[in-house]
Amino acid sequence: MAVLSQINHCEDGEDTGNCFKVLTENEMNLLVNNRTEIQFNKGETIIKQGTKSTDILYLKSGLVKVSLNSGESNLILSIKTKNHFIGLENIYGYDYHAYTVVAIEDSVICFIDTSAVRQLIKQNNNFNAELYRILTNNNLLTYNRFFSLTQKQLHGRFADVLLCLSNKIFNSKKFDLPLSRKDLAALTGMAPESVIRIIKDFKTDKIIATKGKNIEILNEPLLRKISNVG
Amino acid sequence: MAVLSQINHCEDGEDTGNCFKVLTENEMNLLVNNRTEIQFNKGETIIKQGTKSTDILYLKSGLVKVSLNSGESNLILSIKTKNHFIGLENIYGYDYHAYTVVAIEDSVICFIDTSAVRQLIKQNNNFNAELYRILTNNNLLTYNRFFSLTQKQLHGRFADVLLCLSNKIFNSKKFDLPLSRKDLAALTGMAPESVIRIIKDFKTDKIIATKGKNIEILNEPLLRKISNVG
DNA sequence: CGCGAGCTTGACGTTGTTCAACTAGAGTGG
DNA sequence: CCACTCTAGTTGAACAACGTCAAGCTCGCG
Repeated sequence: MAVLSQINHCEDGEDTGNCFKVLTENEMNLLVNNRTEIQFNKGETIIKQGTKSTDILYLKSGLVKVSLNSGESNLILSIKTKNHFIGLENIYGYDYHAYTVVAIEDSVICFIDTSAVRQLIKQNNNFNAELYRILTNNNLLTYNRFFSLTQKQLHGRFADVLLCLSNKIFNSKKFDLPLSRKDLAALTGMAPESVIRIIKDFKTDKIIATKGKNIEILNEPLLRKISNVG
Repeated sequence: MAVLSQINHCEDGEDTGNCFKVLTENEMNLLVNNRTEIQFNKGETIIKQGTKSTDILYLKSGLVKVSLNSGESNLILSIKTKNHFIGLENIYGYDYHAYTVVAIEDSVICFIDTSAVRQLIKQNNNFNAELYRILTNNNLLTYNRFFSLTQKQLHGRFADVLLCLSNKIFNSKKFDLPLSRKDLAALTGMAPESVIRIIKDFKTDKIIATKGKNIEILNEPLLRKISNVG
């Protein structure tokens, strides 16, 4: 699995930083004047799959999960941290929300009018380029997760998610997990009971330690190895 | 699984048509002068995962498979028909090929210089918008396949692929399959033996008929039902 | 103190993979 | 024109991985 690790499994924390830096003051105002800022509490649904879309979302603070739902099935496509866009798929073309977005921590979301974003794309090519960068980077991450969930066994998949949470979402070996076992299951494409068993395996092998909602990665090299062998 | 079927599992045959219509003659020439057209035979590798990228590819004719490889694992991300771009992820940002592309039929590929595409993005916003449309549509298709391969059982997955091949790639209920059992396995995330068994099941249930490389879909409604229940 | 949701555990069943043997067909050289 | 080989396809049996089910547990909260 070595080659794929060139691409990170998760997003970098601040990868939208540049896209606002390239805006002039006027352009920044255009954004600010065409956005609504809304506070969501943990557990609240921000976007419901299938609803009509007129806005691009920007996560100012907090943490959300992006998921596909159908019947009993539930797949978490990604976890988005602050300073990331959601719904970039709707800039041109498809104008329905393809996925559901739910806050997993208290979050502040900017709803930006799509036409304002289009205007900036039109008039500022650096901004445009940054959006491409974000969008295509997101593509590559999706491919990588796609590969993980379809080609690796449970332990490999769970190792991937742990590494992602540690290195990309929380930037620490020790963090409080805001996800339920069911969420972890939806994130790794397995049954919640399997999540529990794998956590137990990792604990008996001293790869991780847990205390309540807190998780600490003790043996990252081994975790990487498990990720690589699948 | 009903909601997801709003999005097609595969690409429409001609979804890049508009993006060239919006170009002026000068702009079209810019593309033409900055492209190299190369013929590939069936089985030849067009792009190797991990190599450096300086071009955007456009499939003028033929059929290719786009896949991720790592160790023994092999996942086909998509099948691309003529008039589709490949490697749009490389427009800005990441400049390595994230995936391998192999011709599954004799194909003609245009290698377009990335800087030429960037130039057109800069100067023609309609072209830019069309590229967004293609890129984000491709995203949604990937999500859909992601869901299929992670949430559905073998029969559901295979039904998805058959429907895609019939409705989007070949536009016919009857077509010659240019894919080996191994390819079909890589496309559906299962073992080649499982592919064989499912084809057999579908044949005994009169859902499909096969003769050599030829496949005919006899009972599409049932196939859709199998796709929906997973 | 008791209730309920989420978590945990073990036993069990199913799904899908692996392995090994076999077959069919396509290309090759005598 | 016929062995010969090589690869792709096929089959069945054994096995492993994973999900399902049911029961019990924990902990926060009213």
